[in-house]
Amino acid sequence: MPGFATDQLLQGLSVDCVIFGFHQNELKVLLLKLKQLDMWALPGGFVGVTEDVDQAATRVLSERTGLEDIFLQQFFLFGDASRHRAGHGARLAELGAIPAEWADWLDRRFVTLGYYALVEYSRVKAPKPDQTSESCEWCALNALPKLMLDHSEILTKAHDTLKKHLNDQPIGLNLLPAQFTMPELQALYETVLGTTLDRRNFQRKMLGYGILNRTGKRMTGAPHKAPWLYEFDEEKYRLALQAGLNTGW
Amino acid sequence: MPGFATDQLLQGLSVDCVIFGFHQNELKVLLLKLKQLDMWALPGGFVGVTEDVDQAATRVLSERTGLEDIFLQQFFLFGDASRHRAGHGARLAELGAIPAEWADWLDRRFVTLGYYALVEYSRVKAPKPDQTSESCEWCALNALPKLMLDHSEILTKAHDTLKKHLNDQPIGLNLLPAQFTMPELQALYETVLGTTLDRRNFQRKMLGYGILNRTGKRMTGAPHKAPWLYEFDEEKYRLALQAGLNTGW
DNA sequence: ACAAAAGTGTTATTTCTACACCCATGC
DNA sequence: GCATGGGTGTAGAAATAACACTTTTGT
Repeated sequence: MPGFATDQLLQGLSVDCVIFGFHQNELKVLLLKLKQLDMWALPGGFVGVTEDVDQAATRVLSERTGLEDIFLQQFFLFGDASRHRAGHGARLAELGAIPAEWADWLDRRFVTLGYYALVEYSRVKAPKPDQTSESCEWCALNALPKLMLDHSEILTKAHDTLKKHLNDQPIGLNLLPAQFTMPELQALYETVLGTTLDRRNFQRKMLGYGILNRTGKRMTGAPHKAPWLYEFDEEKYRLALQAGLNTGW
Repeated sequence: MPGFATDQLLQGLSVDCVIFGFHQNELKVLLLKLKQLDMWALPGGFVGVTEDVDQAATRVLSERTGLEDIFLQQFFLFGDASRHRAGHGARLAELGAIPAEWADWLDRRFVTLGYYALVEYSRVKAPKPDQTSESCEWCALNALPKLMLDHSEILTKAHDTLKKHLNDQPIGLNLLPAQFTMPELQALYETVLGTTLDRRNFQRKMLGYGILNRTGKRMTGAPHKAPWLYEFDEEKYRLALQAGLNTGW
């Protein structure tokens, strides 16, 4: 991390990451609890002067989750002039979260680039808070706490984008364990979309994409027929990400 | 326009507009010919300190084309650290296009937000060059001149995005005259997509979206049956833009 | 034995695709 | 009258939606 030496950072530009995880049939987002404030924030950061913006987002993701090589994609630049952190820097300085000389820098106008990431819930052992926050936790999407600034809007837009992308992109790699059952994959889709889907039609459609391999193993332990375990064919998965699934025209 | 007083602009952030027009069955883009350089550029600009980023893009569009209320949409932030205008400011200063004191400001690293716009070709009477360029012209997409920096990449990405958006968004309003024939609309689609489409199936599909009104008038003058004139139902068009056309899941 | 949940298959419906035929207009 | 290109309809194929029966497993 380039640290917090403001002269080593691009001014007025931040990145904020909406990090989605999937656990117990719920879509969750990784949020930071701000120090001594009853408010939460998306994990975010600034961009080093010699750092690609994508790199900065990757770094933020890795700092909070410890994960590398994760699906991460920019989805929108929030650039309204009204977007500023009036008093936020000063407040953080008061709380001792940052040195006083950073307060001014932080209080200027910022535009922020939103990224969304899909990560496997169980691989994130102990999410780490940053210096301005006291904890970093998974929050269920349907029971979100109060978020700072326009972070609710960013989060909503990330979710909307994800739903839209589901129409021509596969989802699941990095969000599910390496091996998973068809019902689990379906539950993921249903959760993201907020609907229910027909079991059999879902399976047919999904297999039709040709990005799944049946491992030959089954998931045992439940009092019913053991479902097959699948895994993604990563090569084909990546191709599908690029080319899109439903060609449309 | 906030002018070019660098202290009134956000540092390190620019907007570049890919302005598409449609004329003689060709997709065209509005480009600027740089002064005394055999190179072209996308119309772009900087963001005033109290200006929304969207506003800045709208302003650039309006400055070059004179048009207001046009479909304009951000599609990507180009944020690689390697994106800088090394020597570009100095060169412009030498040419007298800008005052010397701006050269340094311009030569720093910039990230640029790409917008694409769809405008009606015939409504742009005399596109106006900015102060660093000697002319502003429509260029056919399949015969592009050499572009400055990564502007080719930006343009390509804009076109790709447009093609993708065609799968769930209508297109045509602001790109065609207020009244147009079905074959004209089809030609637009074919041009954007770079394919040919079946006349009858296209018509059925398009009418199925329910965003067109048949005016009752016909387009006469050609040596064949006169085609109907249609216009967009703007209300429904806008709804379709928001909700998407092919629901997918 | 039973409940729960997965596997698989079938049919009806809708949508998409690929065509063919007729109609108006200017030369 | 004829070439050009638009208007409309229709049969076959394909994709989607709706639904039923069988199988496996833990209790």
